[in-house]
Formats: sequence, structure tokens, C-alpha cells
Amino acid sequence: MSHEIPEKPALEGLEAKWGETWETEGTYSFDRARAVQLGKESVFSVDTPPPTASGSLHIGHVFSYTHMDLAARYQRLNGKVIFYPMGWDDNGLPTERRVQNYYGVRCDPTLPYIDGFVPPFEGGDNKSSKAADQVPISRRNFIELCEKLTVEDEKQFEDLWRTLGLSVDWKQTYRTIGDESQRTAQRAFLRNVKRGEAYQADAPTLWDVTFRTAVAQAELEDKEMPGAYHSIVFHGANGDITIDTTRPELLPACVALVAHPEDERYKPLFGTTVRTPLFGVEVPVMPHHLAQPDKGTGIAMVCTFGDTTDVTWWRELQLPTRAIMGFDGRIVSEAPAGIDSEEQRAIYAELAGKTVFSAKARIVELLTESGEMIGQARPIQHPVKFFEKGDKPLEIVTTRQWYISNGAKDESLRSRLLERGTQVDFHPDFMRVRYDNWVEGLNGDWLISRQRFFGVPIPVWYPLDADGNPVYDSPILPAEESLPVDPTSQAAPGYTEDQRGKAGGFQGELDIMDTWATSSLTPQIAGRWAEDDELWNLVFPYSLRSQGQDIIRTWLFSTVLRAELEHGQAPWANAGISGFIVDPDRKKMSKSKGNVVTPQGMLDEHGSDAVRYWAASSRLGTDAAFDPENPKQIKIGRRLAIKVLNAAKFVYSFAHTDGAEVTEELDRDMLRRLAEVVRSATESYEKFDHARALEVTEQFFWTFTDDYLELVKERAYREAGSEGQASAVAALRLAIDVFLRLLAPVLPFATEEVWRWTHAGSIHTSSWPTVAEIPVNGESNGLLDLCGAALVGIRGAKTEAKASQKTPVTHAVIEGPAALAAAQADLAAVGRIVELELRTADTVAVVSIVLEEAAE
RNA sequence: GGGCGGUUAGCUCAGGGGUAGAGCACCACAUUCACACUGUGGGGGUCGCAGGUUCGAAACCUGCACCGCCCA
Repeated sequence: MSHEIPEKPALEGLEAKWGETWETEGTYSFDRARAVQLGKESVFSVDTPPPTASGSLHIGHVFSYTHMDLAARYQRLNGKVIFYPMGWDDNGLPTERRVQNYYGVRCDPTLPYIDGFVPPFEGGDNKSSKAADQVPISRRNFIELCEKLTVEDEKQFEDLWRTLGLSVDWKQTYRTIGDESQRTAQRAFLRNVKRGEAYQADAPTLWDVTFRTAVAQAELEDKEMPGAYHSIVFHGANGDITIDTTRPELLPACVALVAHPEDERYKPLFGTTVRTPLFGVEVPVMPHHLAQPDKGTGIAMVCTFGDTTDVTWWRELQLPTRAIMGFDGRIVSEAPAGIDSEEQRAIYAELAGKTVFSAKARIVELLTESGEMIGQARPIQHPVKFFEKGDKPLEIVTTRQWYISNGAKDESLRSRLLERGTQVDFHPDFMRVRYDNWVEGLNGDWLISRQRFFGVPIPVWYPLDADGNPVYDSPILPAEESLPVDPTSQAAPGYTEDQRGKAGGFQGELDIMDTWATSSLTPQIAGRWAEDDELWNLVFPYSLRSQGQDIIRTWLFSTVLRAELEHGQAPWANAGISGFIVDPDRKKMSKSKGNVVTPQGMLDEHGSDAVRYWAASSRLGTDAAFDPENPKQIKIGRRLAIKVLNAAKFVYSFAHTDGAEVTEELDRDMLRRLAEVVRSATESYEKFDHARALEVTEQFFWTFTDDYLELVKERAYREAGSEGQASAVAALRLAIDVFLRLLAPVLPFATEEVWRWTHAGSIHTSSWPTVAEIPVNGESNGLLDLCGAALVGIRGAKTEAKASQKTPVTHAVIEGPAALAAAQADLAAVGRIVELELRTADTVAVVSIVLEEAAE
């Protein structure tokens, strides 16, 4: 049943109206039966980015998620069975931080659970508040709040995506903290362990002292920070040696001095030892190529650990460990090996318990008193490694952590990963280079354990020996059937809960997994890997991964890695990479600025089709400037959507003759042009070039309304079935039918509205237009363009005369190719020309035009 | 320091060896008969700079400058 054409069509309310209809009709549901029947080749599966359910969605999300939806909608119209799930990334640090601020609490795992706990407040301003003001609560209470808040966030996110018109199958949703995700993440991890791809190691680990957690390479960020060189004096057998350091507080952790092997100044010292100032610890002087002769005095002190170069020296020169940095970022109370005498211990005690900042100040005083520091500290700016979400510089501490091999130490794996990269079609292609660079630059395995609370538990236990010490080398693993498990609340297999923590018993792993360890498995989670083989085989490998360029090194890479380790193949055929949104002044849109205008506000104010048009007009991989004060592209999109409604309504107002043929030459030429647009738009969508498809469609649509529709409307107004009338109306209606489907991916609401005036079902489950369905196709004879040129001449003449376009013309002479004669009547009608004379010439020109005298 | 993109009209961008393009903005004109969230027309550019290839370069090559991003 078709709907009535409204008196005055409008965009307002279309989102709610059609969103509801699509939901009840199941327009975007994954049609599994059809997929099974037609086979995997018929399925177009999308690996969607689960947005972080911790803050708010911004305009950049709308941008890239629309790009993904355009591809899905095109493929759906093209007859594919679409598998288009949506997930929420709700585990991890961002959620913890948001919960802390929103409810004014913080997690203290040592506290007992409080039944019916009521947080001090709700709806904090989401700015970092002081830990001292937060109420400490148990891990279980904390996690309950995490779940409560993320469910609320996710509801809002879903509402926004529905308003935007994402053609997601809302029955296919998951949460990265949900049981299914935990089961998948733990299953994949267990298989990694069994194949030797996941392992534990005691290793220097980049450590964030604020969050008290280990940090992976992918989460690092360099920041330029002020620092200062301190010149301090070491004592050798043949005199003193001065070194420059920015970290004098690490002096007790000093294990060696290094200089470049070719550095003549220090060559004689290699192989000798020197004594550290204040502590008198004997350390070797050694050569290493990473020492920079031009930096400071050219000889550096190696501490365990000041920075990542120290780690390299420590490993390659096989130096001892004298760690002094605690997990809280304070100097540990016990002095390291080598500091043995009363006197030295007393000096060390002055530093113990101090923060890096205070320890530095005190040791400078001590060195100055002892005369072992030369001059004052000299301020410099230098890059310092930070956790990307952290506020304090990272420290390096030695801890036992879980790792997954990522090719950094395994050339065979690395080359396989590079190979997989070549098997994915990147859009645009140059984005592949970022993946390649990342893989080639990996220098450590993937650290996946995190000392946090809200995430997927690492599913292992450790047996305790007779002395009650954990035997890390023989972890106890759960059976896959028992997943998901939480080792902190469930007893290890073969043990009972009362053996927890007892000699001869077990202890559970406290750490959780890095959030990327879960989100790297989005294809497996959404496709129900190892749980629903039929579904899995239909959707994997996926057709498309869609994401932003900023997470190529994290999400894209880690997904390829997990797919390679688990399945030995690339996870997708295509990767569509969206650019990001920049301010009018070319800066990356910041939250503080971008949040002034919320996506929901944009959608409400301009309409979803208009916002989608804006996103669709940018190509993949291209950054888009966006000025919330003046959203030009959005307004243009809105105008297009309104034009679609009105043009269609106009066309449907003409008397229509069933089965009429398109006989008039002008009508036939318009259809030939339309066929060319269909061909071109199809080719563009096949290449994931939605912007090009939109451009060619839109351009011809305006030609269609401004020129063709004007040229034939007088003819179309005539009595039904009269000379040429039926031809015009048949051509108009066919063109609208085709245009609607060409524009449906970009303007799903306006096109659906119009489509239902004359069709029973949804436009979105109709079929993509083809050249074959247009009865006239082939090369255009140029008639429409000739008429367009003649129109410009006529209109120009009237504008020149400051006359209305409706002013009648008593006589006009138009030159042009002889073909123009085929449209003589239409030209005369649109120009209101009583007597139109055509003369043959190479180019179109209005030679003379005589306007009727004004009535008054 | 290495890599990747970019630099075309006031703005946002397309194009890509053969007469410089679109939309917006601007200016002028029109105005109730699909559309005022309107229609028509107009002005506006040494295509970042310097070399080279070519009959011909905005496009291809080389170098440089500047902007952005990624990695050291």
C-alpha cells in the first residue's frame, strides 16, 4: 500500500517515522536463511568499530560511521545480504575514569562489597576530580557502577545511530564487557597460550604511576617537557669523569656508564670501573653505539631504568638490575644491591619514599654539599614518554606481565603480517603504508596485561608451592567450555575455594586484559566464532572494516594479528579509512571545542539526511574541515533533500499513462544521460568512492530539475496521452525512480518518504538501478546539453532585460546544431516564445529575442 | 631524522598533458501557478615556488618552501 503524497512535503519528523517503520519491518535484519541459501559470496559483512562507551560521540564519529553505512546501503541495494552488527567498547580505562568522576568513587579492591551502595552523586562534570574527594569502594561495587553507566551511555549511542539512519541490524549487538565478548577474548587467549603465542615475562615495563598499570607500545605518546641537565662527577682510578643527566635521582640505580665505541675521549676507560658519587658503588664503563657523543659530555649513566634506551643497554650489555622505582612513582624504601655501608644507606634513606620530583631536589642538594655536582642545573626541553591517557611521565619498573607475540621478535610472523596487509584493499590505498610502517617498526611484543578492574580477566590461576609461593611457570588454565571465568572469584579447576592463597593451593591472576585484546577480536565476537560455525563461515573473512586513520596501529593492526594467529588469514577484504574532522583553522577538532555542537543537536537542527550528505561528500582518507558555526555542506545537503521531495511530488502530479513509451527525442536523451550516471555511480560505489558517486548523481539531478524538468513541464501538463505528454511523464517518473535509488544511501529518509508514495516496500530493500532497466541507453546525442545552452541564453537575455523569467517572448532566433530542432516545441514552451526561429550553426547562441511589452 | 598526504577562486573542494571547474559566499535581477530551506544571471584564479621534459604543463620529472598526520 502506498502512502498519500503530502500537501507540503518536509524533512521534519522523517527520522522518527521511518526509523520506527524500518524497525518493525526488519528492513536491516540479517537474512540468515537467504545467506545460507545463496552462500558466502552473497554476504557483505561489516566489521564495525565499537565506540568507546565512556564519553560522548562527536561529529567525527558521525562522519566515519556514515561512510561505513554508505557502503552497506549500496551493497544491500545491490542484492547482497548485509551483516552489519554494532558493538560498544565499554571495558577499560576510559570507563573507569568516567565512573570515578560521574559517581565520585574510586576502586579499592581490598574493601568488602556493600549491598545497595548509593554513590555520593550522579552526573559529575567528567573533569578529573581529585582522588581524595572520591569515596573508596569495593571492586564489585565499582564494576556494578561501570555496568550501570555504560548501559545508559550505550542507550544514548544507539538512539543517535538510529537517528542518523545507520542501517545496522540492532539484533546483532555486543558489548566488549559482555559475557560473549569475555568468552571469545578468553578463548582466543587460551589458544594463544597453548600455541606459545601468549607468554609471561619478568621485564622492564612502561608503567603509569597514576593509573598504576602497565602500558603498551601502542599507547605511548611523546610530549615535549621541560627538564634539566645536571653535571655530576664519577670517580675513576685515573681521575674524575663528568656525566650529564636529566635524572640525577636515579643515581642509586646506576649500573654502568656508556660511551660510543668510536669516542676517542672514553676509549681508554672501556673495561675499567668507576665509583658513583654519594654512594661509591662500583660500575663498569662500557662501549655502545647508541651513546651519542654530541649529547652532554658524550658519556651517559645507565640506570634501571630511566628510559627505554636504558632498557636496551641493560639487555644488550647484560647489566645487573638495581631498581628503585616503586609502582606508586616513589623511591622504594629498600636500598638496591651495592649500597651496603651504614653511611650510604643513610643517604639512600633520605630519598626513600619521595616522589621523583622531591627525590631529585634532595639529591641535587646532597651532590652539591659533597661537591660532586658541577654548577647549576641547565634547563632543556626534551621529549618524554607518556601514556596517552596519563598526566605524569611513564616510569619503567620490572614486573611479571603477559605478552602476545606480534612479530617484533619473530621475523616469520612479521613478514606474514606484512603479507596479510597486502591482501587487504585499503581505501585509500596509501593508508596501507601506515600499517606497513607500524609492523616494520615494532620493537617489542604486545603487552596485554593491565592492573585494572573493569575488563576481561586473564583466565589463569597459579599453583602455590609448599612455601605458598606461586609457580608462574605452570599456570592452570580453564577448559574452554567453562568460559568466561573470573580467577579472582572462581576456584582453579581441581581446587576448592578454601585452597585459595594457601600453600599447596592456588592463587588467581588479578590482572585483566588490555581493552585492545578484546576489541582486536570484533570479527570473532560479532561473528560468534567457535560458537556458531554456520554464521562464522558466512561472515568471515569480513567484506569491510571501517575505521578512522588514528587507530591503524592499534585496532587495525591488532585485528590482523589475531586473525593471523588464529585463522591464518586476513580478517577482511577491504579496509575503509576515514579522515578526521578539523577546525576551520586546520587543527584537529578538540573535545573542548567540538562538544559545543553535539551530533544530536546537528541532526535535530538540520536533519539526518543533511548531515549524512556532508559526510558523504568527503572521500575516504580525506580530512574534512568543519565549522559548527557555519555548516555549509550540511545546508547544501538539506537543500538537496528538500529538492528531492518537491521534484518528486511535482513529477507525480502529472497524469500518468500506464505502459507509455518514451518517444520524444529530448526525453530519450535525458534517459541516455541518466544511464551514464547510473554506470558511473555504480563504478564509484564499487571502489568505495561514495563522494564521486554522489557528485555525479547530484550534478545530473540538478540538471534534471533545472533544465529537463523545466523544458518538459508544459508538455507534461497537457491532456493525458496527448502528443508527447505520455512520453514526458514516463521519462520523468522513470528518472525519479532511478534518482531515488541512486541517492538512497546518502539520503535514506527523504528517498524512503518519496518511494513509499508509489511503492509498497522499502526503497532500501529494492534494487540498485541498472543501465539495463532504462529502456533508452547508449551514447547521448547531446540534445539535452544543447537545450541547456539555449536555456542559458534565453534566461540570460531576460535577466539582462531585468524581466521576469515568465515574461513572454514574441519572437526569438536561436542558432545551433540542426539536432536542436527536435526540441523546438519544448524550448519555445519553457521560454514562453510565441514565434521561435532556429538557424543552423556550430554552436548554440541566442541571436535575437524580443520581449513582450509589459502590461502596464 | 624517515615516511605519508596536502598546497587550484574569499571559503570548502573536484579535476588531471590540449581554452581553469563546482558548490558556498559576494553582486544584480526576478518573485505567490513543485520548491523562499526559491529561481535566474554575473564578477572573481599567473592552479605554493624554482628548474626540467614537451609543439603545449595546473597536471609528468627534480629540487625547495609551507601545512597536517604517522613513526623515530
